[in-house]
Amino acid sequence: MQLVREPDAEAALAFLQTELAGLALRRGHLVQAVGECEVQYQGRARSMLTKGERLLVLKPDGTLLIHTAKGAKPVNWQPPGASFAVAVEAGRVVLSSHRAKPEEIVRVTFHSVRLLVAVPLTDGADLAVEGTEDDLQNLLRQRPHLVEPGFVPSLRERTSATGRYDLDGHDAKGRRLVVECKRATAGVADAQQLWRYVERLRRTEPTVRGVLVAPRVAEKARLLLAEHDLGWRELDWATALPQSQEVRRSGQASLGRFAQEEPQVSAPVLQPRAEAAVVRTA
Amino acid sequence: MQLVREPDAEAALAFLQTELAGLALRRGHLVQAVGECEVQYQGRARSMLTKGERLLVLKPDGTLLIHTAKGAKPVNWQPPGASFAVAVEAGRVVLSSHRAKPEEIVRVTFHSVRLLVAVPLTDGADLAVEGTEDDLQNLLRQRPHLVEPGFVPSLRERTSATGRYDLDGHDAKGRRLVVECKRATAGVADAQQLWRYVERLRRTEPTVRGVLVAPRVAEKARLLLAEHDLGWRELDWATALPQSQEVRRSGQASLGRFAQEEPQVSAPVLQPRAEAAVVRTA
DNA sequence: ACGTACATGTCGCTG
DNA sequence: CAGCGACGTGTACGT
Repeated sequence: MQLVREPDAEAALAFLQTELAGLALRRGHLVQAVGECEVQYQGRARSMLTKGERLLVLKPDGTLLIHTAKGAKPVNWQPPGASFAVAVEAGRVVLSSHRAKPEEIVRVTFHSVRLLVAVPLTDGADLAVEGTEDDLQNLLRQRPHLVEPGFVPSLRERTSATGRYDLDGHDAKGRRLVVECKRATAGVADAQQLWRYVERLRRTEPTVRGVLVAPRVAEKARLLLAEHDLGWRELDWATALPQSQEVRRSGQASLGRFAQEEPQVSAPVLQPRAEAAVVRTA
Repeated sequence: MQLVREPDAEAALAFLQTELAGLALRRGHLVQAVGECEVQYQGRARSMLTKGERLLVLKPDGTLLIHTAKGAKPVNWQPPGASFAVAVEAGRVVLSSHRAKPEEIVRVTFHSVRLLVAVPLTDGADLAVEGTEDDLQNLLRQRPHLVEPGFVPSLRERTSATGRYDLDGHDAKGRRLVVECKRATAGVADAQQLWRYVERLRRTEPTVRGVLVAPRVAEKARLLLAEHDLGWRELDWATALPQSQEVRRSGQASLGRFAQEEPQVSAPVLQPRAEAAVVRTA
């Protein structure tokens, strides 16, 4: 781990040159810089950020992040795959990041550097998120009655030539039934996505039905669905998440995936701290 | 600026407690921690990240970011507005972050801490991005022939009761013309967005036309547009960006906004560095 | 607070 | 490589 406080331009240049080279070669150091800087960006769009104190993060994969004191999104950034260059121009350290496709450049000019850090960052394991749309899909495959009584989902994969819908099958009367599901509140755009699929299918098979399944369906979305003779179903599946996880594993196993490779971790229920210990920010 | 290397659990606790309190009160310190940790998340979804070396960033506004060595997106995070709490449990420093709405908790358990940093971060200025969809809209307002010859945009604001479209007006033959524009390649969803607006309007005014304007329109999007009697126009407006900026300022001025408050900065053209100086990462 | 649309979205997958 | 869809999307804006 390397640490430099308040380096001058030359020292900062030397540090960054060394670290960026090492970053490219050994691939495993995360480099940070805190200091007063301007940022220019040009690529898919264009921006200019005037002087201010910010945090820069450089990752071994070429990611560049520039964070201010506010917000989850970096004020400027470069996605993975970019290359770095560092130089001193007119007495100031300039770090530039270049991405080839699409052609994008981020240029950071430091007026002063407060801190430079380089630490090896070993990545633990991949993150498995539970509660995705995929989980909802598998839940509905296992418990089709949650869509509607008598629904029988087809076994074939969701991948289809034309459009691919989340789930399809047949209802109690043998009519084709297409299901679109959303992990959160469904809006107009989601309703229209279902409409698009169904509309196409109805040309050759006019009796095709469509149902939108989500924890909540917005009013406008309902209107659109009603207008086009589509249905919806509000399903609070969050309560069934632990069960859905069971479903997910067995569901994936039945799809021929490697269930034994699934990390069998399950996050315990988290509770907010007692008031006394909490530090409020907002 | 505060720096602590390799603190034990007690020292880390003391540091974080002090800094988080200061963070809440004075609002201006960015706190970082690098170390081996596990992360649990529960809220809109749920996840569990096993032990590994990561970078944590805490912002004065309650933002929490947890970054691994790869990718632009944090592996776990908390958006602005969350509150923090720190404690030692079973000899390990535990940092938890709580968000009220939606109810979300991130819990970070440190097995070891390599580095703690706290720096004041003064935010410079807001970022103005050039090349947004808004810029394209204003360009088209100024040069309506880019949509099609004879197009006369209406003056009224884009805000409409039912759906709000980017631009509307009348064509050379006096027919209502609705324009949807996209800053980048337009896909099926974008075509469908236009369709949604036009379809509603056509109920009362069957002659309404619709045009999708974008630098590129995907093949499937074109098909959908054609099927519903909608048009499209591919327009490489990136080349006209500097002009569009002129347009933007005057356009906004004419809309009654405060043009003098617009930062008149304009990003110079950036060029990639010479090969020799570049450090490749990919 | 909720819904809607944009984003330098990012990311993963499929053709 | 392009397109398409999901995301714990985040973020701003309008109702």
